[in-house]
Amino acid sequence: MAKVLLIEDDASLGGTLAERLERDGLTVAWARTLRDARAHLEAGPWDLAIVDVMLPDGSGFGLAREMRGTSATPIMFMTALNSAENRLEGFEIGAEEYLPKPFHLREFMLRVRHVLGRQRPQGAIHAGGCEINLGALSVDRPGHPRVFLQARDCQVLKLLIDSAPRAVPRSEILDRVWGENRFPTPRAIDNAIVRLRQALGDDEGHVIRSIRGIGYQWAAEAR
Amino acid sequence: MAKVLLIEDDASLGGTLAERLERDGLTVAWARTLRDARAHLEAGPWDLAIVDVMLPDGSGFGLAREMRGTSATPIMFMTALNSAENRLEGFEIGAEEYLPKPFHLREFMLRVRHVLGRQRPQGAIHAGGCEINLGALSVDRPGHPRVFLQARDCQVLKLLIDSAPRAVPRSEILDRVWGENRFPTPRAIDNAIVRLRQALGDDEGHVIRSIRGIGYQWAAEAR
DNA sequence: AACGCCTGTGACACTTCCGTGACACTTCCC
DNA sequence: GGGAAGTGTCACGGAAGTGTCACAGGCGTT
Repeated sequence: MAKVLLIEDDASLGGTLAERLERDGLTVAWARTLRDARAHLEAGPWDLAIVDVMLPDGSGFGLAREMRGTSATPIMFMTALNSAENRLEGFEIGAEEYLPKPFHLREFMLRVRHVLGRQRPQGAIHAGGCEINLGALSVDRPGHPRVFLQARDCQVLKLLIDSAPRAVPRSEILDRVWGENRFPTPRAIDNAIVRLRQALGDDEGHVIRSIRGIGYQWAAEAR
Repeated sequence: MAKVLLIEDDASLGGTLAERLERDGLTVAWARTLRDARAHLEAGPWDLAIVDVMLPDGSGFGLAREMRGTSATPIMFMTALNSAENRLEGFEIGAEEYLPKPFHLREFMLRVRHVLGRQRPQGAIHAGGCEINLGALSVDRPGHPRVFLQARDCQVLKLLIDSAPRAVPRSEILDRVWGENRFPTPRAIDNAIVRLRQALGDDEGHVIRSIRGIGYQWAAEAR
């Protein structure tokens, strides 16, 4: 049973959407303000956050940025702001979907289903004796205390896992995690990899494989 | 690498997009009409079709409906038609993405990679009892442990496979793998071939055939 | 204002690739 | 059959790419 957090200030629209989601068997919480939303986010892991961008006490974009620091919950924006710039901003933050208002209820549900449907089996990824929980940014390993990943590192990890078994070039990692207008040192990537390997207990590069001259590869399943 | 079919009648936009896609290492075919697109669709399997909706000889929606009958290729629409009704129609047909014009190139690429990234089966090549995965730079052979190719060798292999059944002259290999401004010893190529043959278990040069005085040829399918 | 945490930088050690050169071998042509 | 040109094979070593660490800047929090 998937859990959805709906963040929408308009009473009429919010009610309609919540009802429709529930009718499809989803568990829905409905927040009307950023404040409210933050409280819900603290409370539990969510399978999807549906975020209206213009809220009475601030912007949904800001909220989404905060979320990216603490979890990998998929985000779907829903807004009347539909310029190329607005959309790009949304996707840069890491949104899964960007739904322009107005929309038909049917399109709404299709997209929700779409996001939920392509999620990896919520729960955890198992690799080399680790249990990785991307939603909570945590890694559990028998005999070790729980480790929390950092936001940036987690984005790298997610990219590698999503791309597996393909090797991901360093340039693509830079582009997709850092953005194309930033030019950090090559060490920035290495550092993220080091931290990930530490967290995963991957001393020998068997889980995250280095490919000299190319980039990195998620190689856990191959073992 | 992934194969993308771009269907767009505008010469300027189409050129820009095709170029950008290729820069990311994708194989691109560009069709300007429905007619043209159908021909390409018949020709081969595609990992993604990017479809402009308004084309000189008809609607992209119609084409997409035809495609849905015959293949599961993901479709991404790209159009100035951005009403709720239009979008709904697009998703009802089964589109993966619906990108409104105008858009930023960066948004375009983010969405393309989004779709490609979540596709599981990366086509592997089977040759002489081997399974070659160019994306993962790996070769599997029954009865043997998995072998990993090196970056440069893999480029050579890719070139040979892409060019098959044509024989590729040594000079062309040099140009396209090493670059025009580098002049390594002829041995550099031989070495790459040796390593490849070892990886493929091709002791007798039946998979990668030497053509004296010319170059090399991917001859696996001919067997 | 001081503190803490995340994240990128720079320096350095280290590993690995892969190009070189020497030599044996094959193929082609006279 | 003999020579020459082209190719197969191998060990070696320079250099490019990567691992690792300490530290500093930035940002939000206390």
